[in-house]
Amino acid sequence: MANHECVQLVPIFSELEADQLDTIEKIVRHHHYQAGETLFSAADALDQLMIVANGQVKVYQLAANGREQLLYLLQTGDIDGEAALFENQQRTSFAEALVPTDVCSIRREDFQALMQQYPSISIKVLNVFGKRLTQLERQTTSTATESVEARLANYLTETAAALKTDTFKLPIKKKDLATFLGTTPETISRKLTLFEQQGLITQQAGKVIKINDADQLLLTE
Amino acid sequence: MANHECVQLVPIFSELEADQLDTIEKIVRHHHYQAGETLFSAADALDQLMIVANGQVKVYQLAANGREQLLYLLQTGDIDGEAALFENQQRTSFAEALVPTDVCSIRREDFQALMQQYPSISIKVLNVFGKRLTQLERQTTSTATESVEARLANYLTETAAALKTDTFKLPIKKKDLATFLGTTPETISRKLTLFEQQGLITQQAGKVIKINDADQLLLTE
DNA sequence: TTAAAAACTTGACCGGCATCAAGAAATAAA
DNA sequence: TTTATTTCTTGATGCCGGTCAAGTTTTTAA
Repeated sequence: MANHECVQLVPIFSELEADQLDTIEKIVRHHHYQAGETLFSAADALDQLMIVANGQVKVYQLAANGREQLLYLLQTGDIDGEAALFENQQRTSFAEALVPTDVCSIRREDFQALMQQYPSISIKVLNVFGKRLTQLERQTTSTATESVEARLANYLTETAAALKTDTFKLPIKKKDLATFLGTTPETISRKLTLFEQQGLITQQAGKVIKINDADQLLLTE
Repeated sequence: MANHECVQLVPIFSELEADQLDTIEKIVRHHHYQAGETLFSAADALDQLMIVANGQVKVYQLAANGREQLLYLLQTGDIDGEAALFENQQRTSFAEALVPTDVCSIRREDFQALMQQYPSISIKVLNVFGKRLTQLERQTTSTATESVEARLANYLTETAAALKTDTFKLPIKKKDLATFLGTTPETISRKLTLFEQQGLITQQAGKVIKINDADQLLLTE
């Protein structure tokens, strides 16, 4: 089955040899989730490293008032669960498959043994942490200091830049995008309409968006 | 000089022997900053691990619109700069001493050599990352989904809990606290007055606050 | 101790955006 | 396909909290 090769999808194992990857494959567990299914909840013990072998997973938190905050959108090859692997913590987030998803997991002790054996893994994990920290710092600053309009404009230009195209389909539904940007679906609709009226974007059928003027979009305050 | 012992203040070196600490001391550089002085700016190259030997440092970002976001308040023994030590990135944050501060720094290549030599350091750094990620995830969720009132109430109860006392002095000025909580000094003043009118806290001279009803405070929406 | 500067408080105003509601569109199921 | 369900859009309304301003208190400097 294809997802048995999930280990080689993951950048943190990229410097290992084929036979070493085989060793890891043997300690990996495979799971399949349907769209909408919960992978883990905030109360769960945190003793697994999770690898998305195929699919899409949203990781989110719930605030005290019950509102949802989308933190990460995991794609094939992304990992999660490392954050607190090194402390005796509980999870603080929820994870839910957005589409049918294959996941591999490695138990905490197995992963720690791997890090002992292959020091390059630690370095890679530190890289992942660093990137994620940098991203979260930006997100915090952005939600706390910029308008919804500016955050949405940023999201659109960044997504276009990442995909290297000016026409793309929004990868998630507006409700999820809203919780990611710290706003509501209604406001996203309104702002997209506004951008279109300003000629900055064009909305096409099926959540497809074409960016007409990325420079001007970025000037949104 | 006392700050020559900064290395032993730092948890990431806590499992090393005395003679190993001596080795590290030799590669460490010492700096002193006055209150208000800038330690580094966002444009600076990121090639130093920074250790606060004595004092207090605020780490913040500037949004596109010029507004400030306080990310971390570093105390004696805290480190910073590791986030992107493992990628060839530039800094994205600014750091400024809030009081007269002694800082030790270790160059990137020296630190990486240390991690090679003493694997326990990598594990410790992973710990620091994990804690910081968890904290930032909470901060993002909080600023994006909860009211200013709730965020301030949380901050007060958490600070009290951390200091294990119900009467404490706000460690930073309101302007900085405002950028930390994603609000303004005026709103903080108003909300503190509100809490006092509700009997939840008592404000005393010199930014000293006494928490009268932490349970009720946490119920603030 | 006194003077100057910085930080804080309170008031008035108002705009951005959340909320509620109802209809339209798109997606999924039958 | 047709139907049912979910998602999206648009309008009306209200409030949280930001901004500007002026006075007060605290802190710093002389």
